[in-house]
Amino acid sequence: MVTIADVAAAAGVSTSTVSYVLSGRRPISRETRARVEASIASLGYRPHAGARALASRHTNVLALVAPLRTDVNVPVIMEFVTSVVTAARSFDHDVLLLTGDEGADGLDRVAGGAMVDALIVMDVEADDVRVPTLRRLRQPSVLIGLPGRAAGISCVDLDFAATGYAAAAHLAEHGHRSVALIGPPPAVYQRGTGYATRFLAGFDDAVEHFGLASATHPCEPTFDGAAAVMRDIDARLPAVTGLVVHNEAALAPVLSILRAAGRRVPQEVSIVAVCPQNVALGLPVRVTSIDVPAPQLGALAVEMVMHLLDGSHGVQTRLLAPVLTEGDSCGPPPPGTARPHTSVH
Amino acid sequence: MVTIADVAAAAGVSTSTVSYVLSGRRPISRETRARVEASIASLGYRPHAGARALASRHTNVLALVAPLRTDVNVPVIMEFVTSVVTAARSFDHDVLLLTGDEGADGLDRVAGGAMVDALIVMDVEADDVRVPTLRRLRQPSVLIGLPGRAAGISCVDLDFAATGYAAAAHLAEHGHRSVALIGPPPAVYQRGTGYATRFLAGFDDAVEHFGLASATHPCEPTFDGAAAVMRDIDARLPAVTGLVVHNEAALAPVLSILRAAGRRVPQEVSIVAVCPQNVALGLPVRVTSIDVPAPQLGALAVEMVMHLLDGSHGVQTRLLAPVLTEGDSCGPPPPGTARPHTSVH
DNA sequence: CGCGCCAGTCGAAGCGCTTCGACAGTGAGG
DNA sequence: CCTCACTGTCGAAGCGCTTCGACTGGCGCG
Repeated sequence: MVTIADVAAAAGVSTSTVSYVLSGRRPISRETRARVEASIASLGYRPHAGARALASRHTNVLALVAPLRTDVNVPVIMEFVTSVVTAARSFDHDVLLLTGDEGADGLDRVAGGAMVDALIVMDVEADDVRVPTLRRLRQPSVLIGLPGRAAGISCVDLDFAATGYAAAAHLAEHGHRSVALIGPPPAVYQRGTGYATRFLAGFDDAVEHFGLASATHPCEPTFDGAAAVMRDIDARLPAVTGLVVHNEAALAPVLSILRAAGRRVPQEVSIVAVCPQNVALGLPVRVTSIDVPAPQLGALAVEMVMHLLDGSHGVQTRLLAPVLTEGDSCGPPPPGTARPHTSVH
Repeated sequence: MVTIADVAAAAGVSTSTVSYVLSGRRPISRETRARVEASIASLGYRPHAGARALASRHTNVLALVAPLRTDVNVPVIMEFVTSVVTAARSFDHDVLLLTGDEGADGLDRVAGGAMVDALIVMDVEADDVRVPTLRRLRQPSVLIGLPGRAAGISCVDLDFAATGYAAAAHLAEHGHRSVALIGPPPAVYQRGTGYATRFLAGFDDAVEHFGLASATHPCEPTFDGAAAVMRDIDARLPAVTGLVVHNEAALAPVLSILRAAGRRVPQEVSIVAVCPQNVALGLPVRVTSIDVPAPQLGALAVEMVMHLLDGSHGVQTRLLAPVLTEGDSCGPPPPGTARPHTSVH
């Protein structure tokens, strides 16, 4: 292995000089720098990460805890992971990937062992057991998601309450009076995953504000699950003309079920989806959707963690405002079902 | 930070004794071991990973290079990643995640810097530029996939040639005489990704062996792409009664296109898919499919890399035999189109 | 002319761990 | 009884790097 001593010898300087060339922490003359850099290149020198971590007390590695369950939407997770890794690299950091089911012990392990400088944790539950652990670690962390008690930890997420509100409001503004929410799988609610309940709360706010009739249905991420939910909705809210789909996996099945039943979108049923843009684009209908900006969120999490590391910012929570992209899946309700909502209240 | 010296002092032994308790590399008496373990627990000691890596010359970290393009099927990748991380943990290793677009430099960086003990590389192309780099690294590596020149590097993959053969053969054995292959996106072929061409070769072998008429169509992973391919197939091979779908993203669209056209599965069209079981289960039809056993492949890659590390095995290539699971999407072709294949040749 | 400063470099002291060689004590084998 | 092997422990030498303090010249300034 080529060490810093080899480089120093080849360049005719001391090891500390090589180190300062590398880190830029002290002035080095033009010629010396050039000679050192030439030796580095010709020897193919790479600093030993462990030695560096030992001496400098930081690793340039971030831990990313990603959920690996199947009831969360896998492509969305992958987008988060990708954006975090990419953003981390742009800050000269690498990413150590942990699965969610390592739990709090996993965090203790990698943080306690000084394997990482900071942590980013996805799929945070309302009362997440990992939060107290994170709070006690020497390393800073950023959550993607919003736990119940977030005090002392930075968080970043889409503003799901505003998103739920916006989705229902969009239908209301088109004149719909009966709307249904097709939500994430029951397990997501049971786990107390914050985004689902926050979305629901926002949705309910809008329903109340606009005086709508509504129904709410968790939905398994399978074709059969979507079919069952559609039957439920028709049973409980037969007059439904607007659907809010907050479940990526259910979106395609819902569309094909509607088509199979001869219910045209948007003439008979309008749809607002909450999903990443690329999911919306993969569908047979250009769906009006509110983006889940996974890439931005991932990059933002990394930025925040970097600021925490360099001390330029303290702990903060950032919720991104929803952005609705109009497609072809929303229109006025069919005649006879709609009353202009200005006539209500 | 609690160091090994603190533990040693608390237990009244030397640091080397603590180290030997931890590593088990030398016999330690029952009582000493107990005292040391008690000190470790009460102080909450965690060995410093960097220091350990420096002294022991290994990190207990694996690099995993995953593709982050969108033309490969994202859920499948996620399955690989998950299984690799889980398997690595079962061997007391962590996983450093790199994106495919770090290229050969990324490998050099993490390996040269001694951040990892070994590498697992996914999404290998036929003439992958990273292979020469991997060959020259100090650390062993395992490829998931099969490059053109694999000599000197371990590989693990599904036997895609046998898979292509089996898919076409299954249709032939049901009496189909005209079959079409709906393959991965054109970009996958252009990139020279081995699995696509190996699958195709196996498919063609079966076509020839059974004397079938066939058509082959790369397919974009979108609804529109699938629709275009279906039109193409009907134009070029109007008598088609059997479809082999080697493209997870196209599967659902193909099914709904057939349904929309009133072509029943399997009465008028039979389908054999190549996809992970969980994708097959998410569809409205129980599709006859050949599993892409991502979890097994990932775990196997980790096992192989561990054997490479402990020297118990050398370089080897392992191709998993395809396993076909019967569903409800294959039957005999409609009367009039089929002739018993024994009458041919 | 003498002082202080700054740019530029070096030497050495760790960072926390593993591992080698040494050594004391014990029991078995000749 | 002496040797030998083995068990159990210790001390010290690194592993490769960063960083602190110190040193050397040269320069500007009073």
